[in-house]
Amino acid sequence: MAATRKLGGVESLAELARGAEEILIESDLAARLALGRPLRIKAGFDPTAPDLHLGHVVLLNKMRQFQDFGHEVIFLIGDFTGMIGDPTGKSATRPPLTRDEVAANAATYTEQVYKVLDPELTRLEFNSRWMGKMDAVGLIELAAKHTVARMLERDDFHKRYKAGKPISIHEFLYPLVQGYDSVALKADVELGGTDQKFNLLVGRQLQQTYGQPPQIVMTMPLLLGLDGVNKMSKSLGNYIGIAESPLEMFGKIMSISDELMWRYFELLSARSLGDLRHLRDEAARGRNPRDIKFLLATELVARFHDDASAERALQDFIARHRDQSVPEDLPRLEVAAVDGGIGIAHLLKGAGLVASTSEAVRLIQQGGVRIDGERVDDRSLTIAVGMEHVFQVGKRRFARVLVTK
RNA sequence: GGAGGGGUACCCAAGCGGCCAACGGGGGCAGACUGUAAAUCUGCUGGUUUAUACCUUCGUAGGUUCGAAUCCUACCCCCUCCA
Repeated sequence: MAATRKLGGVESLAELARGAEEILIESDLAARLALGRPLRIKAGFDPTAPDLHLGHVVLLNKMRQFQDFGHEVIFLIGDFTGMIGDPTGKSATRPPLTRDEVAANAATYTEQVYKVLDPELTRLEFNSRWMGKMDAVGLIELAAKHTVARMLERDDFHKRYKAGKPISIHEFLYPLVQGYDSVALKADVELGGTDQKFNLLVGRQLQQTYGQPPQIVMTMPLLLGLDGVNKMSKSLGNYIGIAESPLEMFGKIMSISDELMWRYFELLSARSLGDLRHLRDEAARGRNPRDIKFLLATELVARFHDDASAERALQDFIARHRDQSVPEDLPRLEVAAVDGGIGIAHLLKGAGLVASTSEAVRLIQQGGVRIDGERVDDRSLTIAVGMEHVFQVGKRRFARVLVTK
C-alpha cells in the first residue's frame, strides 16, 4: 500500500475523484481540501451482515485512499439503526439485535475491514453512542427539521406512495438518523453507494440546519454480483466474501461473465487505467478472456490473502478445470457402513456431498455423480467396507471417502 | 371502529372435495455445448436403507367426509378502502 502522502491540496482532487459516480459538490470538496487540514470522512455500515464482500470493497478502497492522503476516516457501525430493525420487507420480522450480537458483528467487521483500511488510521464509531441518549423530545426536534414532501422525493418512497403501498413512519426516521450521524460527527465528507444518495443528502441538509458546513457527498458505483444482473448482496447470494478461502474466491471470480470482468477491473483492481486499456486491446486481438480473468482473480486473492495463496489457487484452478484433474487436497472423510457395505446414496449423504438420499438418487439419474472419475449410473450401488474412493458430485463437490465398519 | 381481500414449497404465483408432492415463472442443481465463463438446449428441484411403495407438507388448532390445499368453526398474522 502506498505510504501516507502529505495532506493533499487541490492536486489530490483528481485522485480522490477517480471511480466516483458523483461528487456533490465537487467544488466544495476542492475548497475543503484546500484548507490543508485532515478532513473527516464518514461511511456507515449496517451491523446485521458481518460478512463483507467485494461490493463493500469498492467503498473501502475509496476510504483507504482518503487515509493515504492523511485524512481521518470514520468507520461508522449503525448499531442504533440496526436495533430498530429493518423497515422494509414484511417477511423479515427481524428481531432487534442484542448488544452482544452487535459487538460480535462489529468484531467481525473490523477484522475484515482492516484488510483494506489502515487500522492505525481508522476511527470506529457506533451511532448508538449519541442516538442511544437522544430522548423523545430530541427525536421530535430532529423530525421537525425535515418535511414529508422532501422525504417523498426519495425514489423508493415516491414509488410506494404513488402505488398506494404502505410506508411506515419509522422508515422516515432512517434517513434522519443517518443524517444526524453526520451532524454528531461533524463529517466533512460522507461516502456511500449510489443507492445511498438521498440519505447522504439528508445529512448535508441537516448539518446546515444545525449550523454546520454541509458535508460533501461522494457516491460510488454499485458492484454487480455474480449473476451480472443484481447488485452484489449477501441476501441475494451473488457475492464474493472477502473472508472466503483463496480457492472459493478464485473460483467465484472466474465464474463471472467476460463483460462483467471489465467492470470488476475498473472498480476493484489496483491496475492503472492504462493497464486496463492494454488488456482490453489484447482481448480485442483474440487473447483468451479466461487468461485475463486469471489476472483479476490472482490480484484479488493476493490482496485478501497473500501472493502464495493466490498462486496456489491459480494452479489448482488450472489443474482442476483446464486439465480436468482431481484437486490435490480434498477433504478426507470416513463413513460408517451398515453391514459390510453402504449404499451410494447414503454414502454421499454421510459425506455431506448431498443434502438427502433423494437428492443423491436424482443426481445419479442425471449423471452427476462420479467415483474416481467414473460416472455412476446405478443408484443401488453398494460400496464395501475398507474401500476408499474419490467421490464427485457435479463439477465442484469432491471428497475422498473411506468406508469403515 | 366499519367494509373487503389475503396467508400454498427458496421466492413469486396457480389450484378451490378425489386425476395434488401440488400448473406456471424466477432462483438453484445436474447434463450437453464450452474457456468449469456467459448465452443456449435438456432434465431435476419434500423426505425415507435402496422405493410401479410409504411418510410429512398448502398460516395455527379442531371439525365434516370413504377422501380436504380445497367445505365448516375458532384463533393468529398481513394488506386495501372508509372513519
